[in-house]
Amino acid sequence: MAKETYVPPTLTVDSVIFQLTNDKLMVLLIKRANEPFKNSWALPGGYIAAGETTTEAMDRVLKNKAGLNSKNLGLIEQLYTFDTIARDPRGPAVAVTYMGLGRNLAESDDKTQHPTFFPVTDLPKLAYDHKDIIAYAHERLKSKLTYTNAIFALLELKFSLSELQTAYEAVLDRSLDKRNFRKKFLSLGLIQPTNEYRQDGAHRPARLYRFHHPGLQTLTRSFD
Amino acid sequence: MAKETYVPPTLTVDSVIFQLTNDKLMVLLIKRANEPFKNSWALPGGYIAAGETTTEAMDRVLKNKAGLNSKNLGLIEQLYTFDTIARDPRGPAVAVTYMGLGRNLAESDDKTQHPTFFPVTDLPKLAYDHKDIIAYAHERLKSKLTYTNAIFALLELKFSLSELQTAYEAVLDRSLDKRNFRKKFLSLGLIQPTNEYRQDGAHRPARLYRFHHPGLQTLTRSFD
DNA sequence: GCAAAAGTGTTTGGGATACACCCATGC
DNA sequence: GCATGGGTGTATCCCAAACACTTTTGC
Repeated sequence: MAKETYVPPTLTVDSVIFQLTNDKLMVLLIKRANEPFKNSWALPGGYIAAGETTTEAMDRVLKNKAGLNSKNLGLIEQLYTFDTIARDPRGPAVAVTYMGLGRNLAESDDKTQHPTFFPVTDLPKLAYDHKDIIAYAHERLKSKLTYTNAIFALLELKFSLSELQTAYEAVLDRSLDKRNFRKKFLSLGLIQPTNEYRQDGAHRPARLYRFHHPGLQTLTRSFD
Repeated sequence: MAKETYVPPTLTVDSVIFQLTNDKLMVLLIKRANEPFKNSWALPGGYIAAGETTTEAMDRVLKNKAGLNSKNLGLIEQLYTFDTIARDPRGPAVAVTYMGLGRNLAESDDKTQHPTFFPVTDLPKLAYDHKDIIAYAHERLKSKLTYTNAIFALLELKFSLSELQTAYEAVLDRSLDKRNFRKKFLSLGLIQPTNEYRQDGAHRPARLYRFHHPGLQTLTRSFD
């Protein structure tokens, strides 16, 4: 195929940004300002331009559409590339999707896009097949928690064991046994106790822990 | 961004096709007929055109460059989408990669592309970053064998337990204990004995087994 | 003293691992 | 009868799962 006559398909990037708020897993959505699906909620996404990498496009789109700096994400992972014949009413396209995990991410006050975090268990009606993409991302995240320490990206640098467990429970959407959880997680040797405690109401203060090493690690024994 | 002025990046598809030959894991390569990397070995790949899905492009490229019909693959799985700034000397590009598994796939006698299966443990010098892509695919396949029945795509419909074990050993690149392997695999309840035996030399004939259900299944307990 | 979350051990069952010999066949 | 791969069982260890009470604090 000669370079001169080659026309590539439309290429887009969509991001599934998760964070925890009030012990619930939330996902970032924006309100579409333009057709198609004008005024529907959707994942932040946009075109990838020539000369741009997919991650550069993701950064740009997150900044422009949601006021979010990707430097504030603790972990970014590519999810899947969807063939989107009939997905975008404007015609066939290919969509590269990424998942981002963060903590204390702000909803910018963009009056056009209205970036807003919604609980994954209670989503509004979504544009395109974004509901499926979020479900796919959620499954990937659940799986990731069982064989890596990815949970760190959803937590503060220092955290109590109860916070850790609650984070797991929020993502996995089921309750875990406190004693077994602590025994198992501590035996993985990923976290260390600090000498700090957090006082947090009319009850015993919680010891704070931190991960030995920043960044993603694979677990020696798969969790759960 | 206005539709009229939008120019997407170059989009390509590359395929990592695996099969077993003589108890070794082999990968399909072609000899590049054109620059860049003319005369280097490379994964079969090519451009994705507007109006074409990534899987359609994969099918077309496999057919044209390696004479391979994707219907002969037992399993096809998307691997990853690579940002390829500086990967293709002709400029930035995005490459969608797929892994395909098959059995008794022929090397067509194309005198230009010379499609040939090489042992993954003994690859020639490769164009682009295709060596890394093959390594990535191999890791994904190893992992996939531990939590799915993906091995079926590398085997005949009926197979002996020794063939099954040898296939696992070829992909995982390590030896397994025969008694434990059989006990474990049979306990998964995925395969059933047939009444057929295969005579295959000066020794006891091997009973043949088959999977209960065609297609990919997730294991109830992860293997290995 | 009471409410509320933090913290802590033991028992049991199932599966992973390690390991060696007999069986059926061709020549 | 011997070489070749097919086929089989047991003992041990570790880990997952189940399960309830004491501690520390604020009010």
